[in-house]
Amino acid sequence: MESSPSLELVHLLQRFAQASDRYVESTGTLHGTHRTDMNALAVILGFEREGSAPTPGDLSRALQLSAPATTALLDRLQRLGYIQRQRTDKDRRVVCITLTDRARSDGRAMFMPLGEQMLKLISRYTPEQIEFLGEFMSQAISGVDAAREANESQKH
Amino acid sequence: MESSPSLELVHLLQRFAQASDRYVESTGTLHGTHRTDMNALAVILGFEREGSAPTPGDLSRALQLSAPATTALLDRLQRLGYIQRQRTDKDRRVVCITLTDRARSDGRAMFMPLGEQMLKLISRYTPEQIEFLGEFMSQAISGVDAAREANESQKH
DNA sequence: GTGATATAGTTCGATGATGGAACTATTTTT
DNA sequence: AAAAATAGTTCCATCATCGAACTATATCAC
Repeated sequence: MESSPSLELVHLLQRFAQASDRYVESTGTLHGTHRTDMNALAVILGFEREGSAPTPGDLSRALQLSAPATTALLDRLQRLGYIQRQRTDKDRRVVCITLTDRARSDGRAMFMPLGEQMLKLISRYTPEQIEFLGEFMSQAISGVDAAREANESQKH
Repeated sequence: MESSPSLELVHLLQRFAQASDRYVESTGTLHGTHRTDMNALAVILGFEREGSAPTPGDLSRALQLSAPATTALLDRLQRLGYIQRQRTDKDRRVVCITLTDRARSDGRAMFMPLGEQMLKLISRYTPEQIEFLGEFMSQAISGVDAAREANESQKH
């Protein structure tokens, strides 16, 4: 049962995802927020970074949650004072989700240690290497999503 | 609000973890098994790859689950015909978890499309590059776990 | 060695995150 | 103008999860 370097890399990617799950689960417990709520914060922060605000539908897709579960999630986040919901004028069915300052600072506190650690690791690499790693991760993300979508469309 | 290549890489790593979560969630739904059960299968397969069999305690740590949740998880997997539990002779408090053939084939079916996709991506790289990427991912895993442990020990 | 303490796993009961079905309100299509 | 599609919510039932308490085994202290 020998393992090629390629297969080893596949397993390392999987182990990285598992370790990330552990981080979220553990940090969520320490902060008294649930896994899903933490992931939601991360996703909304990601949208903000791109300069946009997600809708419940965006969140539903990003977290693979049903519509009712997403509503419940947003209710929780709202009760925590983490988000505001705003009907859009363009299409009055749609709701836009924006973070409060408190959500940003709490979210930062949750993910900061992880980010710091990753930056520390990355700082040991050259700009060219960082560029290379970014290219790879970017394609890995596309690959994971492609594999999922292939599964989903196959089983109709 | 410009973003350095280093910070971008951090975000790509995070997005990779999120995409992996989506894959597990989606594939789990298609196969009628829950997220946690899928992750548990992946972890047990990982232990098998290393030539060992995990205990409930190992699983509990790997999945960040409480002891009762782990027992419930193992009950589910056993009811599905996916695992066997065996008390060890060395220490009779400990239980060893082994997969059935069915679990291996079902687990393979669940993760195969993802693995294939990743292998396809990796095949475009040279052995030296693959080695380099493996090094990086390995350290990233350590970094994530270190960040988590730092959080955990800080909040005692 | 024997009693005290720690460790591995389980059972029990309660909480709450989640999904399916049905609903409202808007927009788009025909 | 009617029909169909889309976005989000409410209601209800299920079940994964945790804390507390328990059993059994192993280790530690003296």
